[in-house]
Amino acid sequence: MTADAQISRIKSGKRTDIRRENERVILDAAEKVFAEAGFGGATMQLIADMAGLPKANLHYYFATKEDLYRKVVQQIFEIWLDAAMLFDDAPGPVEGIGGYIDAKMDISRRYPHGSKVWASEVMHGAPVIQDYLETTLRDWTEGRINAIKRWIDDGKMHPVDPRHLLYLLWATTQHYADFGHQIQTLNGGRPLSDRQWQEAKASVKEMVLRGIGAI
Amino acid sequence: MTADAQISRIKSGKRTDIRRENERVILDAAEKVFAEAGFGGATMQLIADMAGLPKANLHYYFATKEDLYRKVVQQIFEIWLDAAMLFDDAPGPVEGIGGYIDAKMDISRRYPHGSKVWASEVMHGAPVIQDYLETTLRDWTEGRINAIKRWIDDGKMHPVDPRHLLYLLWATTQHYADFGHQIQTLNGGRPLSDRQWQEAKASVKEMVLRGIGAI
DNA sequence: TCATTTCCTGACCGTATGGTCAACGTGAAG
DNA sequence: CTTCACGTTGACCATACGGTCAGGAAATGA
Repeated sequence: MTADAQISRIKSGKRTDIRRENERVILDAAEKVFAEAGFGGATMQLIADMAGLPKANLHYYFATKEDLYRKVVQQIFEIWLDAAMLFDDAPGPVEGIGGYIDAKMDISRRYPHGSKVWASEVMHGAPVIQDYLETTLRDWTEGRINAIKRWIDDGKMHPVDPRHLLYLLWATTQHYADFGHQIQTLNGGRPLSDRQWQEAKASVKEMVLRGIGAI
Repeated sequence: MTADAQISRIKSGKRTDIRRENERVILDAAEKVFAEAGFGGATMQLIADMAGLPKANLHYYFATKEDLYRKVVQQIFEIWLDAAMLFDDAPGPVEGIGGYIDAKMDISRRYPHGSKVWASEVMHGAPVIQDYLETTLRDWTEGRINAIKRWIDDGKMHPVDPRHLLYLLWATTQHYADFGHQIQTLNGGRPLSDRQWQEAKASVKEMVLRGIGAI
């Protein structure tokens, strides 16, 4: 039974399970609050309430507000970088860039809070993840630029500036998360439906792939 | 002489001049601080220091922090909407959309703080400008959608979804302001030069206009 | 059962914040 | 000179915030 299984899991839960579970609950709550209020507007009390825990318990797992925030941003960055995989093994821009657009649009829909926290962090000058920008992101970007250059040399797309293509991809795909509220308002106040998300992905892919001469 | 003219202007300045000048200084400082720290992270003391005025003086001109913030957002929104003019009298997408891209990219470069405040406001659910989204922005959007539809009907561009085209335009052009720090980091830590801004505008215009079949 | 580690939390503290206010300065009009 | 509206500001206040801590509860191993 589910109930029995839950009770059993709770009763036999290892210490690490309690820790892991609480950290997860806190991180989820923090992601939402940081996204909705910004770092400065978020309060530990708000996060605690959303997590259903006393405020003091948050400080047991995360020393400071900054520490909690840093973990939230790191978590997002990893999800965000995973979409890079699709770029690497692709034979051409249609699969590589088309797949990347699909993946990033899916992430925007699935993790809108995370995307907003990331955007907010970068907009404020990346005070806590500057090192990530200068190392991981820079390396990732260089790799992708080389892939695009190869496609250009192979005649698989027009010779566009890879850097500005990447910016356009990042901007557009994340726009559906970061400016989701504006899109929703212009959509009659209702969130995009499954069908509308499919249309959005198709539209973006079509415009971009034609824009770089890949179709 | 300039000095004499200044002294004269100060000595003969009307009360309204003092008010206007101080409001301008405060609004400029507020725009910068709100952009860099977010609404929650910004403090009246910080804004006062940046404006070179005592904190109590700010409350003489702006009743509350929210009031000051609202004025900053309104100011940005008006600049932002002015770029719409270019859309209207254009004979086709090359002039209309191309000119719009140029204008929005210039705004991103000239008013990066304003763009960030706007982005932050929308990301947090537009708590103070929801009415603008539902009235002015919605009307503006409908008008532009009709213009694009006309161009499509006239065979001047491919039949793309006008809504997603607008989102792509907004996202990409504002990205150069909102994510300017990230772009700067990926540019070796230096801001884009005049030449690089020209290249950026050209790249974006080329990809978008080709993407919609206008060139 | 007992000892030990981990987990939990109400109460508390120093600080910083948004906002107020009374007193003062200033310059134009009568 | 006097008046008076406008502009200025140091000092102050109530609140809310991030963070601490002592002491207790609960889980684990011997």
